[in-house]
Amino acid sequence: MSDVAREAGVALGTVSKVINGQPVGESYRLRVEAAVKKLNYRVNPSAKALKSNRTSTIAFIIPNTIAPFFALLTHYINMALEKRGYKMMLCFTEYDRDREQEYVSMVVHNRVDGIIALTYNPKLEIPEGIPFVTIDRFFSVSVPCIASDNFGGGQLAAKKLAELGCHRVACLRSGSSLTNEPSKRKDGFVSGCMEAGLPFEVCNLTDGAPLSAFEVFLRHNLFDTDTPLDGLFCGTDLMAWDAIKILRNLGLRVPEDVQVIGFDGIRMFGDQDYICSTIVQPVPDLAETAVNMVLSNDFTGLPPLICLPVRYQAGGTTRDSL
Amino acid sequence: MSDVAREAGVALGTVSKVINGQPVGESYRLRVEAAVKKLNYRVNPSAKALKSNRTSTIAFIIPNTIAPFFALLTHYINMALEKRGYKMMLCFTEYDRDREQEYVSMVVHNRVDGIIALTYNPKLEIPEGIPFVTIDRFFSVSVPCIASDNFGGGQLAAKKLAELGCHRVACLRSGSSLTNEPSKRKDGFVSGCMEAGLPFEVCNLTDGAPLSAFEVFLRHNLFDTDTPLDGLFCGTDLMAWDAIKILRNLGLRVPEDVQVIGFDGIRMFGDQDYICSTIVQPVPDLAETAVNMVLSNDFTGLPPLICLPVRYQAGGTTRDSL
DNA sequence: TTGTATGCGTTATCAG
DNA sequence: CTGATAACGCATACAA
Repeated sequence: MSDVAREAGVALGTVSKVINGQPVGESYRLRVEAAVKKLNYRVNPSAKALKSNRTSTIAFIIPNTIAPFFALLTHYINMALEKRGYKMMLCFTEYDRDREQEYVSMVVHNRVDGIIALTYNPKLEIPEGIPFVTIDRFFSVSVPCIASDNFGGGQLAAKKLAELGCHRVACLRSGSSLTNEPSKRKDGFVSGCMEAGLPFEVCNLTDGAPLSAFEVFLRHNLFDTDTPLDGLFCGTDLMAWDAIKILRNLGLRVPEDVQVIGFDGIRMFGDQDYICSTIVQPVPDLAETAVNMVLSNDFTGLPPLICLPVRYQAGGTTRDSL
Repeated sequence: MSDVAREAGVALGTVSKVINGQPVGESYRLRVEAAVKKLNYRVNPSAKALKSNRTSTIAFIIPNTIAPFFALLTHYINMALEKRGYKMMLCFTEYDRDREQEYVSMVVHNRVDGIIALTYNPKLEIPEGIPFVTIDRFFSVSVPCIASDNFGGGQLAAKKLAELGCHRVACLRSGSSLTNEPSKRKDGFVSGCMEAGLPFEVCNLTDGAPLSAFEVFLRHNLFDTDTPLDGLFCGTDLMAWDAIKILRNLGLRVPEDVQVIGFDGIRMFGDQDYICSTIVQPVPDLAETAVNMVLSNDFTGLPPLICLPVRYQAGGTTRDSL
């Protein structure tokens, strides 16, 4: 930096001001900019961070990057951060509640400028004094949460199944032990069914329950009843995938006998065919919003919960129409 | 840090030594460690980086994290780095050659301690004086490349198809314009077919060619010939997926009429069923090896190319046996 | 072996 | 609006 100052024939402080966009005499600015270019000078991020106490880094805490939804989210969050001149510090928790907590205090010590987290520990201690936004988990009004419109998505799924001619449907979900935002998918579905006058069942699996419990439920509601199920709404695309496998094993055709709608909007190879008919989460918007919020100048003025609109996407596991 | 020194009743330098594991009087060490714990002290990474000129950060340059293979790689590289106390700086190129080049110089200016890159620009300028390892792309003997045993994988696929009773097979691939490591998959396949005495065809698509070119090739070799193809080896699982769709559209059954083997080892939802029978890349090993190499103390002593063993995985698009 | 003093590259303060 | 200077937290050469 002093080289630049010497080259430009100005003082060190002037160079600093030019670099940080502070007002400075036009002629000085031009000379400094020329010198910067000539010497190919770049600020040293470590020195800047040391002095300013801002690292231009946001921590992103997430179980992994293997699950397609997480992979998508990671991608768009990194893009959104990069666009704004920020770096991302990736923290994989592997769904381990202790690791989630450790990472939170670790990144605080690492002086990150903010934290975006998608976690599973309901008792997570949220640090004060650092922008912290969550995805899909509501902690308190002082911790902004950004999520898809899970309730609306559930409603939409019910409405679609009704439109597509279903007479009796069911909602399959798991992870009921945690009351997080995605739990609302079921609530929305129930609401939607009632609105549409569509008879429905709900099958709730607690965490870690075997898949075979689904099969028992399905078998019962498909064969031991007068009005067998002809529509299924699953809490995630993964669950829909499992359900479809079970249905086919039971000799039923999808979507001819039973129509299935999932949730998330996962695609083959990340960007090819949708895996099933589904409610698509607006991942790019989710990411953009989370980044905007964590970088907000007025962090305390932020709304506690933001829900982003979802959309229905046909994916071969529902009929084309009627 | 000076607080710690005061608390422990030692000098600043002593604290620094304890923290960095340098030899120090036992009693001093204990007192410092106690003080560190008591005050919950952590070193300031920026200050350390500024002074030592090492950021404990490795740049990982990759097109995106949406494609499952990249998502896996990102996951395991981050895990391997974290295990060693390093952070990862994620750089998404979106397959853009200019962005690849920009990122390289950007991260150099950012003082990262090393670079791991999976790129598509054959003329990429590799900076000197910073550990740089590539994945799947060989540039020169001074730039270590780590890859799967692509040739061996191709051979293995040929051998499997022969074992499984195929009489005439084909290799489908694209991206022939770039001679990178994955190109060897075809070479290995050809070699394997010759070894096994298995008649074969090769269908090479240049970048950006439409999928319909595959269909033309398949149609010709399935219907306009006395000995129709009954086995396919595709350069990637994605291509295998496309080929399978084409085959089914043509009224053929997989694997009864035509058996298909892909390459990569992609699974549904990242960790569920394999999408097709495939040659699985050892992604965790790839990541571990790349990290070991980029962090190697003796970077110049490294081998120019390391190939890691692959394995065959049945995935429903080949027969069970015979 | 331990303690002290200096400087890493920036930013910010304050007097010109 | 400019330019000199101190301080950020740490590592290290050097003196004790």
